[in-house]
Amino acid sequence: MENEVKTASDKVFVDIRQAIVEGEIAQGSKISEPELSKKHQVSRATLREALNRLESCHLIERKANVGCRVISLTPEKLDEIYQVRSALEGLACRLAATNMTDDEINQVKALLDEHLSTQRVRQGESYYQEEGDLDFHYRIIKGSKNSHLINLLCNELYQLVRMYRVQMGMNGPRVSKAFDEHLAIINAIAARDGELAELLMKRHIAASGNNIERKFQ
Amino acid sequence: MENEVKTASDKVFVDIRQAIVEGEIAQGSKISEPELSKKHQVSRATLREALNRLESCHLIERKANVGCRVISLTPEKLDEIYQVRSALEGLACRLAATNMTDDEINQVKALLDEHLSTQRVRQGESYYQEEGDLDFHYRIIKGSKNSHLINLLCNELYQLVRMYRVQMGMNGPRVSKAFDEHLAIINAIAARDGELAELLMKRHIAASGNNIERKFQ
DNA sequence: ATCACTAAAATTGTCGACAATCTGTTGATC
DNA sequence: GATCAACAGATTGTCGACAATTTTAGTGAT
Repeated sequence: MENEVKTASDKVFVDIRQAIVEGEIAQGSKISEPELSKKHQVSRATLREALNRLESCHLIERKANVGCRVISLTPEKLDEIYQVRSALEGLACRLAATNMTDDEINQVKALLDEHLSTQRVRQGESYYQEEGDLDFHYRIIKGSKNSHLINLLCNELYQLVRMYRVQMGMNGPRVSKAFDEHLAIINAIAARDGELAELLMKRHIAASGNNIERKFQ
Repeated sequence: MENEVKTASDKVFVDIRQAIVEGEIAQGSKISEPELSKKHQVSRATLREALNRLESCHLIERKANVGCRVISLTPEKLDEIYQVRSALEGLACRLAATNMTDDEINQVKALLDEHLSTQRVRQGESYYQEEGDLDFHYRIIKGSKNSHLINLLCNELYQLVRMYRVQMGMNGPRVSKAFDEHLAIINAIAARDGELAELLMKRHIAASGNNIERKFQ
């Protein structure tokens, strides 16, 4: 349990990040430094430190002498992000097929087994699937053993992807389908077939992206 | 000519970034906030603003309550970065084959013609090749029309790649070979063959990475 | 000589205030 | 009535000082 929240700006960063991802702070809305610093009981300097990190996560945009805005969710941006995510997680998957230990692979398989039983109980519960899905992707990404890639995906892109999934509302019949895709991916990795694993992951992410895009009508 | 240096921290950011990339501030060295803020004639708050952006570029690393260090250049990290770069620029290249206009493609061709004539004059001059190479890659990346990808490559990864190239010393016989590879890539794009363009770009970047890796002995 | 503990120095994190810039409104001119 | 200029208000950028933490130096005991 690595709780990396050591400083005050860390806590504010995590809090605001969640507020943005969950939609508590509306997409596209302006961010007032005086207001937020008062709300979170910190000085503007501390708040600005947190805002800088939010910008690194691509959750807010900044203009000099003007201020910050929460990003707006659009189908076009979703497409752009998922193109990038597909390329990067595809790479991660291919690397994982080489670099994951047998132990790590078995742990992911066990994780999927657990998801299967949990899923049966909570069929429509999208939150569990959300967490489970992310846990799966996390492990594959970590399995690539490429720390630069891990940082890029887990720290800089992850929350942005999550924002689309949360605010566009992930649920419905894709849950069980996604599970099967996860299974196929970890099997390819277990077979040390990096090329196939990469292909399956790219397809899996493309399907997920299309699923979200449909929510825009 | 978009000079995005509007604020004081912008200028400090650009200055320090160059100092790090060029090796004026040694890799792995500790960064003293009081020292640097005095050197650049700004307050620590302004300096810290710049340091935050340097961290976003992956040029420095930060530990809470300890401070910043310039990153260290290692063969392992080089490998990691080039794996990521290959995937992303490969994607950019594939997208460019679809999204670049005929005009833009012709401009890149003209750029390569210009490089050819300049290169004949200054055969061993690595700096020109350096700039020319980057200009080429820039244009392909922009040609992808994927703003998220563009930002990732041009703003967050670019200076880090440059740091390796500059400090490990790029030169030698790869210059003319790289030119031929550029030509093949733009031709594939002109033929609207995204698949081939992606393959060629990935191969081109892998070759470039191996070339740098050789410098580590 | 080595280690543990303490104290002091230095560095980072945080704060409140001031300066520079932008935004929106009012009013004058055409 | 429209355009533009000046003004007022608010917001962001920057500064110097204080608080919290880490690092270093020093002291003493084993």
